[in-house]
Amino acid sequence: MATRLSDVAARAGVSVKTVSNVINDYPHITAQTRAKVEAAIEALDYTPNVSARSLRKGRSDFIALAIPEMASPYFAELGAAISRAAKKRGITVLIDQTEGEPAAEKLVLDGMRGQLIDGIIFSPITTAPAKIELAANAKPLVLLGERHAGGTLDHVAVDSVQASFDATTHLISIGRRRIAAIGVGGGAGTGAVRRKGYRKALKAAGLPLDPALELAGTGYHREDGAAAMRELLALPDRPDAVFCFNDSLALGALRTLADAGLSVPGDVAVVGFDDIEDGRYHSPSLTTISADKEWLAENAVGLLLDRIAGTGEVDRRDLTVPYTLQIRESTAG
Amino acid sequence: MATRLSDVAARAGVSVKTVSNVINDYPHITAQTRAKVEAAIEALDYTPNVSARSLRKGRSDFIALAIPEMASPYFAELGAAISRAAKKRGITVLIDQTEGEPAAEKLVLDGMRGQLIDGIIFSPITTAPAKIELAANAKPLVLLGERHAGGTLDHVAVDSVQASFDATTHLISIGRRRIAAIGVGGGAGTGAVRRKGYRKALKAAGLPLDPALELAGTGYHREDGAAAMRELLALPDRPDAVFCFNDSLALGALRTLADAGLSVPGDVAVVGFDDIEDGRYHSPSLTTISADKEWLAENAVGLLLDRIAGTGEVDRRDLTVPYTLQIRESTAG
DNA sequence: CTGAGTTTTTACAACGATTGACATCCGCTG
DNA sequence: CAGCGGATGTCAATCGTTGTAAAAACTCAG
Repeated sequence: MATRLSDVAARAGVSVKTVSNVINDYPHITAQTRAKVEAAIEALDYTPNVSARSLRKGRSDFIALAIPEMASPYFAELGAAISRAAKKRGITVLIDQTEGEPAAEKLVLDGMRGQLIDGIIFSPITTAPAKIELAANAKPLVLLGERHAGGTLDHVAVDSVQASFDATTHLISIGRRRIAAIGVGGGAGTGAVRRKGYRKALKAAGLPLDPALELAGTGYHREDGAAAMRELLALPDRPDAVFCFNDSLALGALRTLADAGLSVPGDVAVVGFDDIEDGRYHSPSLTTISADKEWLAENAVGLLLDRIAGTGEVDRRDLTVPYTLQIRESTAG
Repeated sequence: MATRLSDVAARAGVSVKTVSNVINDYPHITAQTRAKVEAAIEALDYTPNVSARSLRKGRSDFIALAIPEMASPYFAELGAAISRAAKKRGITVLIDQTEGEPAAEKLVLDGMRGQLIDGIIFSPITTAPAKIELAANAKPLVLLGERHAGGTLDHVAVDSVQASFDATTHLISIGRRRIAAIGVGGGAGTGAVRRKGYRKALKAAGLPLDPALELAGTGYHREDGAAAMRELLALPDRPDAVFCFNDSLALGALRTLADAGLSVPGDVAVVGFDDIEDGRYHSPSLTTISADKEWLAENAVGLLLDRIAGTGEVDRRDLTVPYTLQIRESTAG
């Protein structure tokens, strides 16, 4: 059933070694031999046995992408982009849903998948930076998402502070004064970094910081955004704008606003972060920070492959994804 | 760097094979030996090498899920569900984006991934049923999506005809008379099957079938739905309801309706198909056919694993996913 | 204390591809 | 014609794990 290298060799009338040479682009091969071999490969529909090759070579051309959940739009789009970027280079991506569980993240980091994986692109939620550093000794690893101070790992991310600053400043520039933030979090994660940019923008504009306007929430889903928005509407003095730390939150918030019969951006302007497809087609369409996902994917994969191929001498690299503020209906009526 | 079976054996003071036996739950092992070995495994942090195991056993505990694109919400949710279902059984899912390209689909079907994969769950777009049948000789394969007449493969799908009938009938029951359909297609795919249910419902209600109300469109994305809706609105006699063959189309249509200043469901009622998350949080929320994705995932994985484990004697099975019609704001103002 | 019967453990050979050291065989050049 | 470089072939070893079959260790009856 499975065709082996030796089958190909037999059909082409050459030795196994020669076939292997052809496949691995060994330099000294006549065009004629190569043609014969390739014809045989074609005819027999031969595919090298990945297990055997990987066992022998110590490389599988598989990489893992560890994300919290693939059903959430941002990660789905990211996963798709990374898959594509990898496929272009002959690499297969294995997607791992950690669901934000520490156990799952740990599993990914430890010898994960029994040495099958050549490297990992990791978008962590729970795992502490220190732990990640540790695990990275085993496999090449590229980190996505917020920058971890003092890290030694390759890293690709948007400048979230600056982007959040821009988003908030945009709201200020259209005349808003009571600007809320949804998705605020502690530690060094997304929620903290984006808050930093948000606060900076308020300060720069001389606006007061009202703690009641900084909403945490349990997650980054629509329902969390919807719930947070309800809280905001219940305030005695409700905000005239909201900066949501991702688009899903923003879409949830928009839903609550619609239910409340408030107009967007008339009564409340809304800005998101990520530029997921849903936001573009939503009514009103969502103003958001749009990072170049293709760029991100290309570079994350590139970085990882360099690291896999490399001798380990290369310095740590830290790439910043270009972004733009997409102004749409939710702030520009 | 990589700890091997032999390292564990050395540390535990037993033979390599004994360690292997412990790992594979071979029956005859003293509790004492087992404990020793397990301690060593623990101490050395050993993980079996997947490649070697797969090479030897001919099984990898990897399966592939081939879908058109993982960034589209339905498939993202499906992928997540299947991943989860597989993980529960100790299986890893490799997701393959075919992007609807025949070449990619073919690649998936042929010896794909060099024998690494134990089986495939396939949600085809372009590949003709006959071709799939052919390829299935190589690897166990479970088909998702519309039923292919006379197939011999295991198959899991919603009864699309019945579901479409229900969706359309619902629109009729709320008093609509000019009901359009978006996403109509030829052949035996989704677009054709759902149209069948749609037409059946019209006929059952004694409503005329107006070809101008059956819109094809290039794809199943929001933009396609939006474009189709624009066409419908340009008609001299516009419809008072639309049945979209998936939720993305429906969300696109809703966008167009909002832009046109029409009320939903007041002027036009809208029904979708798939029950993706976006639809639930959209404003108005989307009435849709909700198939049980967890059920689908569990059963697709179960079927495939049976087939992989089995002797091949089992009869072909054809499962129908339970669904409900979720009535929401887009039809019930 | 022996031999049969049973349990527990081990030695060895695969699985398929790759690689390295060498041995050939070819046509050419000097 | 010696000698050289290019192109293939031979052979064996290796990657880490597991199936087969047989050896070793134990149990118990007699």
